[in-house]
Amino acid sequence: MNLKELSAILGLSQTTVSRALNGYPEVSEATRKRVAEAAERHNYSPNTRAKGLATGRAMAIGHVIPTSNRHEMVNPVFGDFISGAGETYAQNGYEMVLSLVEDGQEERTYRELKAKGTVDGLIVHGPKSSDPRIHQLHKVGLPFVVHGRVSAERKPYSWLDVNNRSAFQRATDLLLDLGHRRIALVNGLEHMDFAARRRGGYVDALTARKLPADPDLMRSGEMTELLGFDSASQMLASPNPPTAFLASSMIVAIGVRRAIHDAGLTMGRDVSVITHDDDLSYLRNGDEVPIFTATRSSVRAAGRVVAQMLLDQIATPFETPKTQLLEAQLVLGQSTGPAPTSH
Amino acid sequence: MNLKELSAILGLSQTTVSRALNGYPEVSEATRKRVAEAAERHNYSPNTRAKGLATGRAMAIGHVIPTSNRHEMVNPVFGDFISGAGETYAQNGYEMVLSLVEDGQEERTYRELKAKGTVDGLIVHGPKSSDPRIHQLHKVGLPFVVHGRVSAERKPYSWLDVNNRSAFQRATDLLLDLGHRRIALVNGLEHMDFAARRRGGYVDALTARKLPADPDLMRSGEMTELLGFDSASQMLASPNPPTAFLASSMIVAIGVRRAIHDAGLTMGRDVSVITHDDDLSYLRNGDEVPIFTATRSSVRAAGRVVAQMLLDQIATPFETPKTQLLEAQLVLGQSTGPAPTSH
DNA sequence: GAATCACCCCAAAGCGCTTTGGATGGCGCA
DNA sequence: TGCGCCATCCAAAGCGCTTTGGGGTGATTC
Repeated sequence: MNLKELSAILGLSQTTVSRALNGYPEVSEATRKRVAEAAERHNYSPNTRAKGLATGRAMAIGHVIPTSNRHEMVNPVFGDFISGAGETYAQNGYEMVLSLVEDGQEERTYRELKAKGTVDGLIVHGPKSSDPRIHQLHKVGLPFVVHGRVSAERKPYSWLDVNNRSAFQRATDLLLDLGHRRIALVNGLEHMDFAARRRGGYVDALTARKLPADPDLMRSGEMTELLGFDSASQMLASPNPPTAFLASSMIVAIGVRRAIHDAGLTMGRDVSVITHDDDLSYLRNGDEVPIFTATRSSVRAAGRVVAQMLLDQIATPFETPKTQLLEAQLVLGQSTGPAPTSH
Repeated sequence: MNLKELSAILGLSQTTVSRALNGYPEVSEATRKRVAEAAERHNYSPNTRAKGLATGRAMAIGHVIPTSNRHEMVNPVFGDFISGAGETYAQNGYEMVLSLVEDGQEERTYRELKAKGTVDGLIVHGPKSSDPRIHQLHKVGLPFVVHGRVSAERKPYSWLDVNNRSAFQRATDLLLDLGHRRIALVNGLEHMDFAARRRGGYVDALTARKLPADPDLMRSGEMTELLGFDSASQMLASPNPPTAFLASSMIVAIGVRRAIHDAGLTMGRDVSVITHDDDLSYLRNGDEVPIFTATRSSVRAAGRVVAQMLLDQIATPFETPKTQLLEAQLVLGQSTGPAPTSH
């Protein structure tokens, strides 16, 4: 069923039918209703491509996901993020298109997405502290919003980020308040902007109390269970082991917990753990009382908001870029306690 | 830059340029090369919508993800699956479009995707034992491939599935061979086809040895860490606790492990655990030696193959549906050992 | 009774591409 | 010389929609 057929059935012109369906005022309420009903009955939906061609809008948003030949990406957070974003898109009649792109090929992809008119804008995932993509997108001229930030970027751009620095600073402070002095950080890859900021918050908190940041207590890597396990195992086996860990994600924290158990220690009593918790739907941090004390910020909610920011930007193209900084909650769970008195 | 402009620059007709770029034989190699170079230089890419309009093909595949208002879905497996599928799409010049749809609204979505011409086909995720979607898609007339199977479906359709029954049967057999007699199953929601099949394999293995399937040793629910933890905690606290667990996913197994530790027991010695392992990129089951003994099957690889099956089906529409059953590997890890002799 | 005005509606152009159905010219061959 | 035949290219139609630039009709105003 297409417009031509539908208008033939109704005995109206294509113009009128189109206007009726798109809510233009030049058509009487009576006919509008008649048209709407007929459309429903014959379940007519306007062809997206034809509509797009005519209007110049794709009604689609791109998510370009870099995939190193290493398996890193499509990280666990991604599912929840797009699920949040997807809600927003659905409400606004947008489609979501995903492109997996080999590392370094982003610019070419942006250019093509623009030239082919596949999307009206896109979301930038996983920004690094210094990230060429911002510049590339400005050059190509596609609207975009970054989930996260790029510290090194000077020009204004739209972003939404969690206040990672403050979150990790507060978490570190809590551990310090509990009497811990040897606090380890198991961080994500530190060329990632969020990881660099977290480290910043951690170091700041230590420095504020005139404590040195011991390199032996800092690890960073891809945020896997094994990273948590290996890092914590090694540190716990060292002559001067930490009494507390900061973990960069639930999965890492789970690895840390395993290491603690394997070392014959008890989490929350012998060793404290605080993790960042993205509030993933399939990896809840306990029920009422959290398992892990955590800096919590829902990545799904972030997805919803980032998507809305982008749609707004597309609707009003010449506004100055908007930014939004979310504070993480520091929620107390069962994984933290006072530093054990030395034995 | 569009076709018209490009052909004007080249002093050729749009026809010729189009043909040159699409590899038609009616154009000399010399001009083809000249055209290709000009296209590259002015980085011209044909507008997808216009091309789609003209050819009737969307060059896009849909992934329709049901989202209950409960937060279940966008399960952890999804990221890896689409990352696999995305590889295949990219290689073949297809886009991937995601639609989040409220439970029960699928048929309407299918109809719209078809009418709007958004996609050329789609992947069905998370099939239930009896699932109306197969019928709906047949009715709507969109090519599709199911990741999983629908036991109740009589008509032929394309699918790719892991042999869940055999996998869980073999896993149960292994535990039985190790002397375990009280074996628990922490399963996914059993209206899901894969979960029903796994239960089938588990029960079969017990029955084959004339052992009863004790309802007290079977749980099912959304596959979270908490499900594993709660189920295992309760069972371990019972007067006649299990000595082994089958878990439906790594995340569940991690919860089981936590319960075992909390009960003061040691996994692999006091209590054995076998889990299904989807080989997720961010949740590796150990390095060389797996942490958990597992039935392993890469969901990313599945994504690649499912996508290819769909593209093939779109290319040759009137073939009979193809199906593919993958056997999971049973890999030995550190979480299984002989049943403890009763004390 | 003519002029004016809403109100509804329409024909046709145009979005950027593919594809049909020729045109054109050069070459070999009898 | 004249014919047929490739090889190469082109003009124009058409994909399904929106939107511009008009009408026509009946009611209202003077």
